[in-house]
Amino acid sequence: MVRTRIAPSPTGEDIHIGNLYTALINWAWAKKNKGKFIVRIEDTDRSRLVRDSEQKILKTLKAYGLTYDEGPDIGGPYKPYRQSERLDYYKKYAEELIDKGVAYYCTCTKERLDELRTLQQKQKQIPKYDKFCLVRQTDVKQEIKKGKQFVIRFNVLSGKEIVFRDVIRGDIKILSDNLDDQVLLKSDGFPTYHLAVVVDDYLMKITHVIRAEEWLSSTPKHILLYKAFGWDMPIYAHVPILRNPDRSKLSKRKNPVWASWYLKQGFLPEAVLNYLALMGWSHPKQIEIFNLEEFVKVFDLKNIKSVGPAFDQVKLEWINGEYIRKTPDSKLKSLIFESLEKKYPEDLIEKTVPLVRERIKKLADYLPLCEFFFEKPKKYNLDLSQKKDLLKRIYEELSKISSWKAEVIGEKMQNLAKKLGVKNSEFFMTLRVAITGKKISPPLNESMEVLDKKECLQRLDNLV
RNA sequence: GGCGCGUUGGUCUAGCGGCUUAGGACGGCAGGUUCUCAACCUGCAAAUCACCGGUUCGAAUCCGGUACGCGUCACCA
Repeated sequence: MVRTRIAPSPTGEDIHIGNLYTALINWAWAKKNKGKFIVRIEDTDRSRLVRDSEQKILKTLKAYGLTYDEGPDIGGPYKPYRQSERLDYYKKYAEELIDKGVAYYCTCTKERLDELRTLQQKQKQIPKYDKFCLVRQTDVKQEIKKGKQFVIRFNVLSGKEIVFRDVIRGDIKILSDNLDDQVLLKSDGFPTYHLAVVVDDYLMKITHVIRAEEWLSSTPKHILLYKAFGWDMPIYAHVPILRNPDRSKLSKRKNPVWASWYLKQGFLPEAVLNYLALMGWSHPKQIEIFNLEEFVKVFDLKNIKSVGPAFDQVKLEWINGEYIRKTPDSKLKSLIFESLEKKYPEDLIEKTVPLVRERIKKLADYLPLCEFFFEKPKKYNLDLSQKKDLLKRIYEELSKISSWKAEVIGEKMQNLAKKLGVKNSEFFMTLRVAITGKKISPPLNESMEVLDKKECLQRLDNLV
């Protein structure tokens, strides 16, 4: 039974788009293998905790359709799924390591650690804990008894070669000399990430640890922990980190990073996921647009490339446009209605949908294009003061129309333009601006039909 | 700086030693269609496959080195 998991930290306003990417891969892999996808909240850093963050992360995940089988809000066989509620486990396992002699207590102060680090850096050495407390454990225990703050550290033996296999990157080797005596249990009784992931992944029977590349360098620490406990290791897969256009790690400064931002902009969940799936992976048939079901069918973890791809919003928009064009009218109408917070009449929106579906790439593009349907233009992007005669003739011609249909309007207008000897482009541009206020709009005749005769005549009348 | 990972057009990628004068997609440019903008159609430009050496009859593809990029070196995850 394949069991995958994502382990977000509730330290931001929402789930990061990079984490959504990791979530998608985990979700897809679980689905493909008819396994389980789990969400575990890693809230062990009390100082960086952000209120409501967990709730938003879960909500956004669901909004994207990445539903999970076990999680903090729905429970599951290995609950609780919030690390802050699993403190007893970490304490127990940390002590087990002490008993086994592979971990030790440490009472060094932050000040001493800082001093040590600056000194080492000055001497161009690798900043590492100097095992000061390791050799004086009896004293340390005394200090602790007297109430001194302490942490539990992992005793990393030097000179050992650690090898592990990553599904995406192959075999990776590293010398234990490069590893620090990692703190496992902090002085506030909370575990560090390194202890908590290993313990929880083991306890929750996670089979595949699929996470971002930034964790690759600390994987050897985890391997050492698995060995110390005598546990079987999970299969590792480190997916690439999404990049900014300048190739740095995707960041707030250079890109919108919160997954819900894309939803607010009117990117459709499936479109975003489709785009994300294309990061570091491609469909065997080179198809670019495919749904989740298709993705799960043909996806394979080992086909993910290890290069960090740049997140390209332009291509995302193209994919989104493709999805919008495929969305049925009534559905698209509802989406627009919702995205506008129901402030505009639904029936009017419905009539405009066929006119705009090929002109918007995301729902947020709708209003700038269509506002004129709901209210009269406040300004005109073209000087119409010299066009009053023309507008007057148009007004007269339009008022004669009894069957207010785009086709009829179009025919009458064409004829009028011809009769007056005005070039089509000029004629329609004048009329367009008069009606919509803008030089860019949905097809004019159809728009006028939607607007209805009375409204159109009124708008013209105001200008002459 | 140490360690780790990576490097095919601007971007996402195909490629698994001969099928490749390196293919597709986004974007760009030009044209067509047209009442504007899109959509759609046609065409074009754009990669000496980071560089240098090696293996081989033959390398984008295998090996080594260099450069560059990214990640990581916390009582953060």
